[in-house]
Amino acid sequence: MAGRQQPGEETRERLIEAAAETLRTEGYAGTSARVIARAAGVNSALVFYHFGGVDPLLLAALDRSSEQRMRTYEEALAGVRTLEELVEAANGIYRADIEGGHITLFSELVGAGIARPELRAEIVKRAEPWIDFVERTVERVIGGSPLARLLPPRELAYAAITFYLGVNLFTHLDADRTRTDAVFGLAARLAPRARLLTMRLPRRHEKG
Amino acid sequence: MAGRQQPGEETRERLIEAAAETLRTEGYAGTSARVIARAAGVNSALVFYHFGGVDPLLLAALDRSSEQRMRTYEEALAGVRTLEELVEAANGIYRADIEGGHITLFSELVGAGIARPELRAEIVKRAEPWIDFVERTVERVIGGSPLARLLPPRELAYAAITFYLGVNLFTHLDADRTRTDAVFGLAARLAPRARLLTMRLPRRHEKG
DNA sequence: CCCTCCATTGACCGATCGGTTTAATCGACT
DNA sequence: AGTCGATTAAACCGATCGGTCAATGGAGGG
Repeated sequence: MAGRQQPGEETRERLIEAAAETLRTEGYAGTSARVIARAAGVNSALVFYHFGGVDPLLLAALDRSSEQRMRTYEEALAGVRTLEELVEAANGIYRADIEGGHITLFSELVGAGIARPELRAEIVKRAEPWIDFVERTVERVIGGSPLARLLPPRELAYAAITFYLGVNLFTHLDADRTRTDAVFGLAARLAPRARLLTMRLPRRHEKG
Repeated sequence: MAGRQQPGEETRERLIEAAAETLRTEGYAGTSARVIARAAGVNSALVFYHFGGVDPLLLAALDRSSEQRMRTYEEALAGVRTLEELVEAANGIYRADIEGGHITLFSELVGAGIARPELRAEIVKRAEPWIDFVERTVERVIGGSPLARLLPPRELAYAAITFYLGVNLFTHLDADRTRTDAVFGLAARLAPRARLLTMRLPRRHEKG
C-alpha cells in the first residue's frame, strides 16, 4: 500500500483503540493488559513493549480521544457568538460525546486516580487544556457583556465542566436518557434568558 | 456491657465501615474482600458469611452512608422556604458530603456498574429516593412561584443532582478546592437572582 | 455437664493479575 | 546474506482475586 506507515504503528493504533473500548465497557476494574490485547487481537506482551505498561496505554487512549473531541468542539464552537448559540452547540456535541463514551473514559480514569497519585497527576494535567478551552470560549462569547460581571468566565467555565461531568455520570443511571434530555433542554431554554439575571433586583415582597 | 447486641452484629458493623472506607480511598478497582477484611481486622471469609459477597457488602455500605446523609439533608432542609436558602443550606451540607467521601462511594459504584448490569440495577434503585427527595424539596420551595413554570421542579431536580455528581468528580481534579469553591459561590450568588429569569424578555438589540 | 448453634478461623481451590523473559519467526531494509 | 525491529507463543514469577470448606471456638439452653 502507498504511504506505508512505520512498522508497529498499526499495532499501537489497535491497542489504543482496544484500550479505549475496554475502559468504556468494562470499567477500570475490568481493564487489564490481557483483556486489551485480546480485544486488539494482539499479543499481550506488546502492551509493555510499546507502551511500557497498562496505565500509560490508557493515558494514550485518553489523549487520542481528547484530541479528537477537542478538535470537534473547536470547530463547532468557532462561529458561536451568543450564549444561547454556545449552549445549543455545546449540548449537541456533548450528546455525541456521551454516546461515544468519551467522558466515561475520563471519568473512569479520575476514579482510578483516587488511589494512584501518579496517575491522578497525569489526569489533572490532561484536564487543564479543557478548562482553559472552556474558559477561553466563554470569555469570547460573553466577555464584553454585563453578564460577565455576574458570571465571571472562569467560574462559569468551572460550572460548565462540573455540569458536563455530572451529566455523564447521571447518564449511567438513566438508561432511556429521559432525564438527561430534560437537563439538556433546561439548559437550552435558560440560556436565552441569562441576561435577565443582570437586571436590577426588585424589592422582595416577603410574606409576613 | 448492657444491651449486648446479637453476636456478629459488631463484625457486620466493622465490615460495613471498612468497606466504605476502602471504596473511598482505594476505588472500586482496589477494593477486595481481603482488603476490606484486613481494614476491619476480621477474617476475609466473614465477608461472604455475613454478606454473601463483595458487591452486596459494598451496597450495604452505600445504604448505610445514604441513610445517614438523607437524614442530615432532611433535617437541614426542612425549614427552608426560599430558593436562596435552599441553595445555601444544600451547599453547606454538600461540602461536608464531599469531604466525607459519601458521593465518591456512590460514584465509584456507578462506574463499577457500567460493566455489571445487576450491580447497576441496584445502584439505580438506590438513586431513586434521592431524585424523589430533591424533587419534593424543590417543589416545596419554588412550587407556587412563577419560577416553577420556567424551571419545572422535576427538571430542576435532575439538574441539581447532575450538578452535585459533577462537583464530586471535579473535586478530584481540584486538590485545593479553589475551583470547587468558586462553583459553590457562583450558585449561591445566582440563586437570589433566579426569579429575574421569569421577567419578560426585552427585545434583542442584535448587532448588524 | 453436655450439646447445639453460630461466628470465626485458616487453609485451600482455580483463576487472573502485571510484568518479564526466552526462543523463534517474520518482513523490510542494506 | 545479514541485520534489525516487530511480533509471536509460551513459560514463568509472586501476588491477589472471589469463593468454599472443614475444623475450631465459645456462649446459651437443656
